[in-house]
Amino acid sequence: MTVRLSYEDGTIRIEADEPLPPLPGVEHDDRGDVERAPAARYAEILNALEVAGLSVVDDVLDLPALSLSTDYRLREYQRKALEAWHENDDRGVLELPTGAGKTVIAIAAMAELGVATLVVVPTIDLLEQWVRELEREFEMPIGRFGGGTQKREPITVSTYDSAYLKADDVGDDFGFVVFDEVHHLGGEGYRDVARFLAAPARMGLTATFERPDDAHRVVEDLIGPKVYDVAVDDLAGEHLAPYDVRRIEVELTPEERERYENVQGTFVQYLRDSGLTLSSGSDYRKLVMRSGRDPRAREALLAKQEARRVMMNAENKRRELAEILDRHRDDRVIVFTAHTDLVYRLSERFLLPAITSETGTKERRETLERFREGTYSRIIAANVLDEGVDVPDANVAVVLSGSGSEREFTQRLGRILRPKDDGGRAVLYELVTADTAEERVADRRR
DNA sequence: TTGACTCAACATCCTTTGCTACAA
DNA sequence: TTGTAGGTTTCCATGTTGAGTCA
Repeated sequence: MTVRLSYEDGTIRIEADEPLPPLPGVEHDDRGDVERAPAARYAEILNALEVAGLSVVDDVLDLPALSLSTDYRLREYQRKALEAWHENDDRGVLELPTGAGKTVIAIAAMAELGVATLVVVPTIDLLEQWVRELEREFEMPIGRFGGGTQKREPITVSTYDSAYLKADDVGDDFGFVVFDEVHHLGGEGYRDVARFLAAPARMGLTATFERPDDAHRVVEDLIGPKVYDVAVDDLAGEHLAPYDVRRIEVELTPEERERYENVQGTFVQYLRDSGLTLSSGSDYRKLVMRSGRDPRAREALLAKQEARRVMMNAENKRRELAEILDRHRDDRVIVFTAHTDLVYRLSERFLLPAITSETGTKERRETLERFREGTYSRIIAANVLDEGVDVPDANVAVVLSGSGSEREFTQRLGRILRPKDDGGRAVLYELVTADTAEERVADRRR
């Protein structure tokens, strides 16, 4: 019996003149009266057919061979990461800290495989960085999907959004796909990108693979499991700057304390009265759903938000920030907050250049450029600089307020870990209001 | 080409007690 | 006895992004 495989709109179409053995992910499609599977299953199906000893006519991919070479010399951990990935049949996720050189590993893999490759990234900024890097390394035109351009080349870089729009169209054009910041692939829509691509070789890159919603399980299914990880502490001192994390507790002012206890009390009282227990994120979602119908639930939720605002924007944090800025007069400092309006208030008070999501592309670029060249020695930002932006290195970070997200914390820490010329230590200050829920939030992210 | 705008998608959003069923 | 996993499904608010549209 001969089995014929072809690619069709994000799926693998399987035709055979006799009944087939069970194949991974394959279902019968009544419309065309054929068997079909998501394109992501291509490599597994091929393998299963081979094991069954069936002859296969494979029309899924028609890829030109590429001759690629790279001058990069991989560091030992980078080489080990690449080996681990090869050992898992060229599939899997590599978890390395920001600044550890993930791009270099992917480029080495591309050179070794020599097939058409799609790189998927979350932001335009990262798209530009990858294109620059790949053009320099391989000296060939690099395609791009995103930022208003749709141009395909044997090596193409795409945003997740554009890849989502084009995946079923170009799913048979690439033999290798690299997902940068692969944790995004857990998002409901984005997972289809990996599903529609037939590329047998798959690499995911991230600094923080696990997701609080467990969606990394889906990523494991589509890309492969985590095959290698190295922690910040393993590289600090040699390949990354040594660092200290200093937690500073501040007290609420009497007025803030009164306000906090009042609104936090409203929230907790509602939980008691309604019999809701919060032991996980899903319980919280339950509360959110309830708030759509129940005015008291809504009131409780708004009270909780107000409590967060009070503790995160505490007056004494500003006083502490003034001291830190004074102490680090000669250092390069990035201040992180969770709220846009606080960014602008502090920007005015301490004359700090500010960046938020409201800052236009041009102004944002200029501010970062001035920070890079040293005209500015300190900047303040909301969540914008957490990920997907090329931020010049600093040696002091001040986390004025943040979420309980481990990812956010790791990314912010990563901003100060580029090795220093003088071998100096980096410092991350974490300002936390005492006797509030923020202590728990801060514990959670660590 | 740009800038301003809308839209959709994604991420975070979490108390401090102690229920119930089941496995070690 | 002790420890721990169990169960949930459409949206209160804020921050952020990319794509698309239009002038």
